[in-house]
Amino acid sequence: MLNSNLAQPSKYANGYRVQACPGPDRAKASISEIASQRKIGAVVNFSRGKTIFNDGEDAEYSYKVVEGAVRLSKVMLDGRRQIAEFALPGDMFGFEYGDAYALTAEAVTPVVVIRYHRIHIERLGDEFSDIRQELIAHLRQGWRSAQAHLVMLGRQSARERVAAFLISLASHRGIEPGQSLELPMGRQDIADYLGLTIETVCRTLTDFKASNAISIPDRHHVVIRDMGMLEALAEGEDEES
Amino acid sequence: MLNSNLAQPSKYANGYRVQACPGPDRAKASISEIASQRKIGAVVNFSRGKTIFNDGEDAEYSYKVVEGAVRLSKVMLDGRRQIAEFALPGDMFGFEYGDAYALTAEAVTPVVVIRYHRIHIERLGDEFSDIRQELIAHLRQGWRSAQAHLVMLGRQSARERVAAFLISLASHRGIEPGQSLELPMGRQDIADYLGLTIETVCRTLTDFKASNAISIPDRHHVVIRDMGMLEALAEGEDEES
DNA sequence: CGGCAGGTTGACTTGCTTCAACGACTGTGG
DNA sequence: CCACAGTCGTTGAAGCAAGTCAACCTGCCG
Repeated sequence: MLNSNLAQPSKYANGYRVQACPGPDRAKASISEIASQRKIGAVVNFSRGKTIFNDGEDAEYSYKVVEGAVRLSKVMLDGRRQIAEFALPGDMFGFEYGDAYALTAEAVTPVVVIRYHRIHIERLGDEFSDIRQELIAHLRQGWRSAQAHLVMLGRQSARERVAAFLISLASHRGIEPGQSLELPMGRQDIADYLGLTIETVCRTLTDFKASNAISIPDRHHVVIRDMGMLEALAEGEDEES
Repeated sequence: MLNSNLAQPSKYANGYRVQACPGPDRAKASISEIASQRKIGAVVNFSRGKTIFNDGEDAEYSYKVVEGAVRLSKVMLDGRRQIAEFALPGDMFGFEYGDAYALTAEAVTPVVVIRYHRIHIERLGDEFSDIRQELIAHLRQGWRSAQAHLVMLGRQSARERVAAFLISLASHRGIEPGQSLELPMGRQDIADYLGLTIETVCRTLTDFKASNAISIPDRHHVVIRDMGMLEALAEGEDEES
C-alpha cells in the first residue's frame, strides 16, 4: 500500500519497505512462491473502473497486484468517498478483513491481479511460520500506514498533503528526482485519497509547478524537479520560489 | 481500541469484540489466560500524563489496559498532534509494531496495564493457533478501525465527527442512552483525535446540548438524551431542535 | 470532426481556525 | 476550611484555507 508517512520522512526513506518482490536473498518461503508451487493463485484481469469487490461482501479472496492500480475506498450513504489506499504492483489487499470486506476495491486502470482464496492463505499461514510472519508483517504495515494517513488527514494542510502524496508515490515506485512519475489515478481519486476536492488538488499542483518544484508533462505524469522543496512543502514550510 | 466507525454502526454493535475478559464459554485459549498461567505478564501503573512508550523506541512490550485510558498519538515536528486511538479497559496496544513503536502512548488518566514482552506473545502465537487467531484478529480490527477513522477525518464535518465520537465511545463502553458516559480524556485530546481544534469541539458540544441531544453534567461526563438525533448528526443530517 | 469526460481556472462563500478574553473547576497550603 | 493559583474549558469576534458553483479548456475516442 501507499505509505503517506511524511511526519518522519526518514523512517520511510531508509527504513521500511513493504516486500515489493519475493525475497531475493535466503531460502525463505514467501506467499507468492509457495502459492505458485501449489497452484492456489489465479490470474485475473479487470478493466478500468471495474469493481473487484464491494464493501460488505463476503471476504472470500485476497489479491496481489501484478499490474495496474487499485483503489480501496469507503463510500458514505450520501456519496462522499474516502480512498483508504491505492494498491500498486507488488501490493497485497483483501487479506485485512475477517468475514466481510470493509472497503470497496476498484480498478483505477486495467489491472492484472493474482487472486487467492483466503482460506488457502490462512492454511499456509498455519503451516509455515515464514508465511505467518509475512502475513502479520503485512497487517502491521497496513495499520501503520493507515496511521500515517490519519496524521495527514487530521493535521496537514492541502499543500502538505499533495506534496506528501507525490513523495510517497515516488518513493514507493523507486523513482528518483528528475524521472517521470506516473499518476495512474485521476484527480478525483487523488482528492478522495487526500480528503480534498478536485479543485484544490488541481490548484495545488499548479502552484507547485509555478514554484518549479515539479513539472507536469501530461495529466498522468509528474516530474519532481526539486525534491528538497517538495519535502519542505510536505512538512509545512510555506515558501514559494 | 476505539472504533470510530459510524458508516456501519451495526458492525460494531453486534459483531466484533476484542476480548474484553477471558473467554467465558468454550475451552478456547486466550492470551490473558495463558499469559497469566505462565506468569509472563506484569501489572504496571502509570500516573496521569506519564509516557508509556515513545514513537521510535524499540518495541519491546505489548500492553493490555486494565483500568484508565491511554492515548496513542503521533506528534509532528512543529507540535501538531494527531491521536490515532484511545485504548480503554480491555484494549490491547503495542503489538501492532515491528521493531519500533510508531506512536507515543501516554496515560490520559491514572492507568493500570498488564505488560507483556512482545517476544513472549509471539512465542505463544507460534505455539497456539487460537492465540495466533486472536492476534491476527486484533491486527485486522485495528486496521479496520483506522480506516473508519480515515473516513471521519477525510470526509466528515465537525458535527459529524463529534457525534460519531460520542456514539462510538458509548458503544465501546456498552452505555445505553440515558446513562452517564464518562469522557476520561480532556477536550484537547478529543480535538486531536477528531482532527479539530479544542474550540470547535467545545462549541459543537454546546450546540448538541442546546439541541437537547445530550446533556453535560460535568466536563468528564455526557448523557445521551436523544440517540436518534445524535445518530442523525453523525451521518450528516443537519437538523437543529 | 464533433462530443464528452476529465481537468483547469476564476469568483464567491463558508466552516473551521485563530486570537483573545473570560469562567469554572481542582488541588494545595496557609 | 477557605483563599489562591493554575489548568482546563467556554464564548466571542475576525480571518482565512478550502469548498462550492460555474465557466471554460483540452485531449481522446468514436
